[in-house]
Amino acid sequence: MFKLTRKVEYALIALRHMQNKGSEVVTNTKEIAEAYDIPVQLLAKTLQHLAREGIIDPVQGPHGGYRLTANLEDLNLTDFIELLEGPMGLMDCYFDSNCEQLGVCNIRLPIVKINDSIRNMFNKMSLADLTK
Amino acid sequence: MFKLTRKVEYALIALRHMQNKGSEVVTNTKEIAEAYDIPVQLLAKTLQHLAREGIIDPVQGPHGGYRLTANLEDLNLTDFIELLEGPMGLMDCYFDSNCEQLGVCNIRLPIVKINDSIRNMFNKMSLADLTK
DNA sequence: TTAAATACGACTTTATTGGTCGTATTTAAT
DNA sequence: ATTAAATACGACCAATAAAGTCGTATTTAA
Repeated sequence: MFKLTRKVEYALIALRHMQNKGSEVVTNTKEIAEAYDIPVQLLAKTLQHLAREGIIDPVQGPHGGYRLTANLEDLNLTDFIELLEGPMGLMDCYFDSNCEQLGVCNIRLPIVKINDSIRNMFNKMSLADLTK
Repeated sequence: MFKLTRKVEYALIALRHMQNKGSEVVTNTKEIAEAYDIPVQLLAKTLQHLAREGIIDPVQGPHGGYRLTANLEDLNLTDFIELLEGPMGLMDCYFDSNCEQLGVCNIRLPIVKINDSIRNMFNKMSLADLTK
């Protein structure tokens, strides 16, 4: 319970790897997959996702790969997770108010508060903090 | 992502319900299930679990049910979740050091820190806070 | 004796996550 | 031009976890 998904995990590993190599260097998927023993195809999809979101920049063709473009200081953990995995909340009703039980639910408010605290905490963490 | 399980959700709802009625009163499963539209059998198992853990006290036979016994001030959210769902951690390596990648993993430390922060935050929340 | 309740393991179903496959596209090097 | 090394990406499959159901036993007040 309460685990990060592999997608998030792999994305963080990759970003840190790229960060360490410097932001002009082009790194390809295979290199990272082998270094950390991650399934190539899955990492590939993850990196493609990061590229679509503008966090890394794809370089196609031979000797291609990805180059770190985003300023990781400016990207917080809440946004990062949500951009990879969608809405992050302890209960669905945090985002989606279709819950039939909304009227009778007796724990909604406290849960919303905890949720806000977690988000707030994640908001304060930049990816740069995590990858350096 | 990052959702509480139904089990935890239902347990909290039930505890709050019982708390509201006062701690001497006996409340049965069916009453709670109907009030919040929760599958009876599932709630039953959850309450049995809480009973095994000594948080509520079973009263068998007709007019039976459960009575709140634990002092909810003394039970924090980390312990509560773990007692219902087992170890709570962002990555398995927080508890289990069998991960093959431990040696090469480049994000373990930052993740462990975040994990500690969450646990720390949950440690400071008593169930009483959540159910009153 | 009956009926209303808990106790609980086994099972099934559903949802989510994790991973694979096939195929197309881009492009540097030859 | 051709080749080969890379990204791009949708469709599919597998594994795991979560959610829910079923059957049967036990307890006990009326």
